[in-house]
Amino acid sequence: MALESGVARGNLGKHFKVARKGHIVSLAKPRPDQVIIVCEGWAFEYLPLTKGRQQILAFLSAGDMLFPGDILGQQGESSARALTDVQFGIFSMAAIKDRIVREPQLAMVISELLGERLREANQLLTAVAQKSAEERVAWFLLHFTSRLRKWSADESERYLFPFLQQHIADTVGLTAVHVSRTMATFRARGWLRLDTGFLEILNRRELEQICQFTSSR
Amino acid sequence: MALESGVARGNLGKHFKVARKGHIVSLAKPRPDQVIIVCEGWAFEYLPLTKGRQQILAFLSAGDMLFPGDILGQQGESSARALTDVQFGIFSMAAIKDRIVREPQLAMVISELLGERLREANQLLTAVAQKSAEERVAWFLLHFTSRLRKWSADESERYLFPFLQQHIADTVGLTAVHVSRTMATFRARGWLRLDTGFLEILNRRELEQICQFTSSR
DNA sequence: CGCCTACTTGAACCAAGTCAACAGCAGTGG
DNA sequence: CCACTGCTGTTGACTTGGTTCAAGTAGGCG
Repeated sequence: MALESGVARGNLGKHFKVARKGHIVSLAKPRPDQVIIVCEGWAFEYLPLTKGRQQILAFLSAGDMLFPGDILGQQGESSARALTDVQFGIFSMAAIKDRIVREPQLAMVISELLGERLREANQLLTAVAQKSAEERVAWFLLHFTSRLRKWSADESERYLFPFLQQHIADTVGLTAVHVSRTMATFRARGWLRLDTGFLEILNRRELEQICQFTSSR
Repeated sequence: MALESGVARGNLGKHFKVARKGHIVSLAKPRPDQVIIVCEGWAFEYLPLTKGRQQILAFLSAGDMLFPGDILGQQGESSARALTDVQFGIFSMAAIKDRIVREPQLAMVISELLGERLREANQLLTAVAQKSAEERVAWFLLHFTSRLRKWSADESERYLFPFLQQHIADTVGLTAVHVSRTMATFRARGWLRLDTGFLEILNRRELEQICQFTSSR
């Protein structure tokens, strides 16, 4: 978003593309000299592992940049996939580098963005390394929904929920089976409801209580 | 290092300090408007948790910047502690921002540094979320030693080892007891030796085999 | 209708945690 | 010099949270 407004003024070789639900947005390698930004829909960035497994690193929605760690640096090992149908914009990395020289503010914006992602990665790491299954799943749900709340106008606790339980599992380091069990107990306690692609948080307080660490905003 | 040389030319309000082994280098908050770079010794960055627990996020040695995620952005929740006696340099953040405007290259250097850290955080996350205890401990040892190898001239497999098993545990999300057990089996298999602060890798091949994922460089 | 994929639930199993006792060692002070 | 203390690591016995395997249900879509 900040980046969007920061670069919209100049010609940065921008154009648009669409990725259908479930399809790959960008493979780890070879990766073209581009910067990709999600305009609409959900995608996720992941590290492919052996035997079809994957570690999900981040979920991206409108305004988020893919592979921020790779911009201006070495290329990583991560790929990205469309969670819903996704529209995204593509900028030329060379053009951005060019632009930075003339307009250093842009570089600072990018650095802030990277810092934000680093902090989020560390939060997730902490949850996975130190917390129980219930805490991790609760963390996932809260993290995801609080992100949406930042943008939405109303205070409703009903969210479009585009994730499979397998996605949650691949993010927080559990099996899909155990995620299912865990969410079942949350439902049984009356903390949330889940119907046809919508998640409703019925007791945010309790969920927050469960995963209280470092007063996470 | 890259940053070091990049900023050494101008006056960035630099001065030096020392932190004694085990002492805190910088608390999460309030954190002064500074950029800290390790010049000598080892420190680690961590997220303090409840009940005296902590998640270690990264180990820093000569040339590494503390809290890269916070520079030019929001302040995070992480603190830092000296693992050995540590000498570090302090720059004024305001001076660096100032400098960036005149010399955008500096911002790119910082972004690369941030990208590097983000990629490392993701590697650690993947290890913790997806790997067994043996794999995680092996990953830790290899990750740590390969870092040293990059800088040292000789090919020796003997390293000064400043970590407690508790540090390893706090990094990879295990208990110290289990780290002890795991390293005991590595020793029993003749893969490594450990005497008075020195670690010797006797069979790097086997250790690498154990934690082969994403061809991690 | 029938197939496929996502989710649910049960039972058995196992990797890692917990609790506890003990050894080795460094530092400290009498 | 030795006794005392505290910290780090080791090892054993037991417990447990989460995985694995497997069978069954429910929706979505050709």
